[in-house]
Amino acid sequence: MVRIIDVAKKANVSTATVSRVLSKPNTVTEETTEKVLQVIKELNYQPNALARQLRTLETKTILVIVPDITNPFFSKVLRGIESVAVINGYQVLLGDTGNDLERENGYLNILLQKKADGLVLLTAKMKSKSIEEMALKYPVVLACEYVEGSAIPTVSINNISGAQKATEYLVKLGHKRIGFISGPLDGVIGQDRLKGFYQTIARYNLRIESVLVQEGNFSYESGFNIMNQFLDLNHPPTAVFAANDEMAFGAINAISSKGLSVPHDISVVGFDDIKFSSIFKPALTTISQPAFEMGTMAMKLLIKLLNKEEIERHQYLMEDQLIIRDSCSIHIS
Amino acid sequence: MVRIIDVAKKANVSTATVSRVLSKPNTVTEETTEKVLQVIKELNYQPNALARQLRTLETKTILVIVPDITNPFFSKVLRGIESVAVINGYQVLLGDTGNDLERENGYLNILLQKKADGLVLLTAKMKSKSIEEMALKYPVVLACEYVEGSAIPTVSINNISGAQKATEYLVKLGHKRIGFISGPLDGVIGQDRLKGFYQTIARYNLRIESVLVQEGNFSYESGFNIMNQFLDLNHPPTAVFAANDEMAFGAINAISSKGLSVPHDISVVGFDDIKFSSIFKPALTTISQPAFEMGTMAMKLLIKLLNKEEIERHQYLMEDQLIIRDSCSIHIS
DNA sequence: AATATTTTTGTATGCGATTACAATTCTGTT
DNA sequence: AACAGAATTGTAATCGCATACAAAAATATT
Repeated sequence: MVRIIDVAKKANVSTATVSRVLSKPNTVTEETTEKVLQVIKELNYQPNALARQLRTLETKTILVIVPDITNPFFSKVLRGIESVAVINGYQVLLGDTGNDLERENGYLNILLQKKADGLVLLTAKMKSKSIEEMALKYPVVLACEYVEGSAIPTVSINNISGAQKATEYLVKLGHKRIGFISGPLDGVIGQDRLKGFYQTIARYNLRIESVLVQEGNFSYESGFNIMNQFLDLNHPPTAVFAANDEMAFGAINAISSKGLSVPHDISVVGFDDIKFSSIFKPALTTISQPAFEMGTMAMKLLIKLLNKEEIERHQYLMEDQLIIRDSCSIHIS
Repeated sequence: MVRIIDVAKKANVSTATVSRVLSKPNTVTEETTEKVLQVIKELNYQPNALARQLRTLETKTILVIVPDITNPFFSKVLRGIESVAVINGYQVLLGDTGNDLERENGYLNILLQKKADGLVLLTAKMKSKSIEEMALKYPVVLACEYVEGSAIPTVSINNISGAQKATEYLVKLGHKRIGFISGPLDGVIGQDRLKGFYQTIARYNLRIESVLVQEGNFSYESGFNIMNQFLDLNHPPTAVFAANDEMAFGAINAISSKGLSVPHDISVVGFDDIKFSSIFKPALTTISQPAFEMGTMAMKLLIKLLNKEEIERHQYLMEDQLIIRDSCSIHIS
């Protein structure tokens, strides 16, 4: 391994000047700069990042904790994060928790051990207290999820109003019996989308029986199964709002496997607008989240935090949008 | 920050002992071990990974270079990698190249700078010479892609025989005019699948006009567009083999947007068997790759390499499988 | 030409851990 | 009780770089 001292010797300068050539070039004469660069090239010198990190106490890497990298929504957010990370010279360490709380906590050690300078959390299953603690010591930003009452910088959409939009759309199409397939209710996202649904139902003075609101887990299968339960009811819903797209696909396939058609017999709307939503037949009407932009925004915030810059607001709400496609139709009672 | 010397002082031992309690517990008396652990707990001591890494010259992190994390196939492979990485105490640094050669090369610096101990490459766009060079200096394993004539450990499927299987299936269904939507032909995967297609065509003495073989880029859009070209032909194909599932979706949607039906009018088969293939309507007949297992296998190999264990074979071929679903039907000429 | 000032370079320390090697304590044997 | 050998602990060097401070060289000022 070639070290800085090897370069220094061969170039007949001190290690300090070599170091300066690399990090503060304008403090060294052009002449010596050239000489040093020449030697660096000859010896194929690569500074050892570990040594630098130990000295400077920064790693130029950030940790991203994701619930499931396989989920297209999260992978898109991650891509957004990564894209601005590299531009700013940061690398991303990936922590996929598989929705497992323990692994989520385990990854926090990476920060404590100084292997990363900051953290982007795409999930927040862990105790809000321990998140707050981390945020006190290290730059942390939340994306997608948020922590109730916390001052940690957060970028997300307003899931409540998003769900309202979707529900309202169904109501205005004339639907009165609307089923809701929720996400896991131990997370704020699942809770908020449910909240938005209920609020809209209340606002239009509809009454929804409790059997029409069921908790899924954001998987295709849970959407499929819950929709089958709905279909077995004496009075199945005429429309269904699924709290994410994958469950919506499950619902639609459940409906068509019973010989019914979407949107003719039953309308379905999803949430997220993953790429497959426009590919699926019928193309899915859904609430679109700017996943990539949420990632870039989150990373930009984190960089400000890392640079000890001031952050103006704490909550960054991104724009969501109802994307009307082919999975809903008017209901005439 | 609490350092090892802080706990050493408070526990009235030397830093060496503290270090030993942490890494070689059986060389320290139970008594002092307890005392030290007690202090560690009290002070909430976390060893600084950077310092350790500098000393031991290993980082316990590996780099994974992916062409596109957003692609469900790759994200599943990545998940496989990560799952065995964490079990073995490794963390994964993510390099998403966005199919960009430069970024791919850029990520290699991470290894040279000693920020990672090894590398898993899910893409191999870069010059095979520079890959070989890396593999000489560091543990490297290739997954999915491979480098012609290289001795670098590789896990993949046999893309040629996979493509043969798919093509043969169509031939046996009676199809004689089969279109092929290839992947990018600057990569071995694209080339091999094309090869498998041609070989099968030759074996069954079919003649395929060159217009029926078009190069796509693995995206939905390219599948859609190429299929539209096929449909504009005087004699469109009666079956189409797309070199991955996303292009197959594109092809199917192009077909149905012209009022034709899959599989009734035209049969389509894909490649990969991503999750949506079974959700899509019609459910896609495709070649299934064991993505997760390819990831775990690759990481297991890398760990052997990292431990300087001997690796028996260099090429690990995983089993692919034709999954027959609803997108193909018999053709009677 | 002598001095003050600025620019450039060098010396030497420390970042926080691991680990040879040395020193000490403990154990068992006679 | 004296000693050898094993088990335990301590001392201090080291990993490769950055940087505070000191020294030297170059430039400006009188």
